Amino acid sequence: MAKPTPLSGFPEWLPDGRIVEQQILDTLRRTFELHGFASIETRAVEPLDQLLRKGEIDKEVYVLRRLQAEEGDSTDVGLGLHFDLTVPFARYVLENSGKLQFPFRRYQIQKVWRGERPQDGRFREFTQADIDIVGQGELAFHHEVELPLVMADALASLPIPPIRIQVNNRKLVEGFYRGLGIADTAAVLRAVDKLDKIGPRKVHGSLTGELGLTDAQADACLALAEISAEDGSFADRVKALGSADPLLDEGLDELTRVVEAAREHAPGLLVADLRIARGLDYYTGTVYETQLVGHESLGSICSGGRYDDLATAGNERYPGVGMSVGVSRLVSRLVGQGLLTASRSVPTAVLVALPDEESRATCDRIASALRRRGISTEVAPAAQKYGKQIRYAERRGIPYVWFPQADGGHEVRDIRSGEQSAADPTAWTPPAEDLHPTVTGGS
RNA sequence: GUGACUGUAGCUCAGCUGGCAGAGCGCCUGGUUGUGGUCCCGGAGGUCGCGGGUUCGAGCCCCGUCAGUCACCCCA
Repeated sequence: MAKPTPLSGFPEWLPDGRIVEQQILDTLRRTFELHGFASIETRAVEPLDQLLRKGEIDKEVYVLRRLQAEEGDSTDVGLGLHFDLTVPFARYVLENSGKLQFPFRRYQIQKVWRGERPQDGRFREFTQADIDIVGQGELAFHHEVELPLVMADALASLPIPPIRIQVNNRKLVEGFYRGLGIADTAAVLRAVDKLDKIGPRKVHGSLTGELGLTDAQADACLALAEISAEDGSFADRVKALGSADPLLDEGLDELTRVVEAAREHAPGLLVADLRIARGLDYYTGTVYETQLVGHESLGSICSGGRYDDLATAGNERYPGVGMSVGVSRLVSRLVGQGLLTASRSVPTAVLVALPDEESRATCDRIASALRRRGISTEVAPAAQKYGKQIRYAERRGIPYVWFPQADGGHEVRDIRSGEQSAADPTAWTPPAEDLHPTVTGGS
């Protein structure tokens, strides 16, 4: 077989990168569980009509089809790989509503697929870590405050740069636009969302151009987008812009409550930013985006929001709020820039050196004795010169090499310091920090 | 899906007006009878992304194609 070429957008880490990723996943999982979220996993595919409920993503959904599917074969038509974990979760809730207890708190860590053109931090296959809370009929507002705080807790447990969560509210923005007499609020939202990229002049141009707003309307939209605050002070500034609508008042009230409550729990973490939009159109209230401080160009690493109508069947409504961490995006940046490194590329803590092939059984017994006490151990693959065997360990970052002695004794060497001393395989234990690979930040 | 740029050794790259395919790092051997990292000697490794064309001759020029990177779109 010819040498395969890498497929961009389908990231595969080397073992040390995977150690970093797994440690991140472990930490997220631990924190989510600490907050009482239960784990679920959903199938990789959903019916297309389910997947396409979130709007302009039809071009990005991968469809499932048998290679030799015959015409008229309906067994696998209409299935697509899931695009995120929120839509499958909504379907899961409806399907199992009789067996779940509400409000239902779940976390879900899985791969998702999007037919995008890959770029730095943007993939066609990537891992998301979601938390969501759904209620039956109603979902108390305080969960919209709780959720970003859980996420902040989870992300703060990782050895990564600080984060900043930006919050906005769909009701606020839509109410504001409506109060101005703007009909196509979604399109205006998308245009305003480009503010950071193309600047106010061009946004103003596209608002008054394609979207047909008046100068005054466009000015008001831009003025709204410029507003950001770490406390409730934004409300007066919004009101000063002159728009009025009941939905606007509702949104202002909600956003104020989120920001003020978060400020109390974690000052400086959360900021009201009235320009963030969120493309997914199922959000109906609070929306979140998260920046890694110093890596703003990476885009949001954790987003979500409130959705009232996603899981709805007949009279049954299950409003929810959720956030999703882009684990692959995070890992690719932090590993790629050397900001997170694993202390070694294998779990092995001890390599048992092999004096000669005849001693393999003896060495296996030594390894077993160490493993029985939870010490990850491997025996050298070949009875090479000890220099080679030490190098085998060194290349992999294995900190200790164990030397069986001819007289039946044992010595263990810390190959980082070169210190070597007598040891008993049934009693010797490495320092706790050497027991497993560690992930450290900074470089 | 649109556009720009880039494909030479495992990695980072050099390769002049078209004339024998190179360096550094990494990897392997050895430096006397098994304890690494430094140093020294030696060595392996390339259908120059792929296909076609022009030419006496193509890594270099032309066309196509595939892949990658970036931007747009959208988004974790």
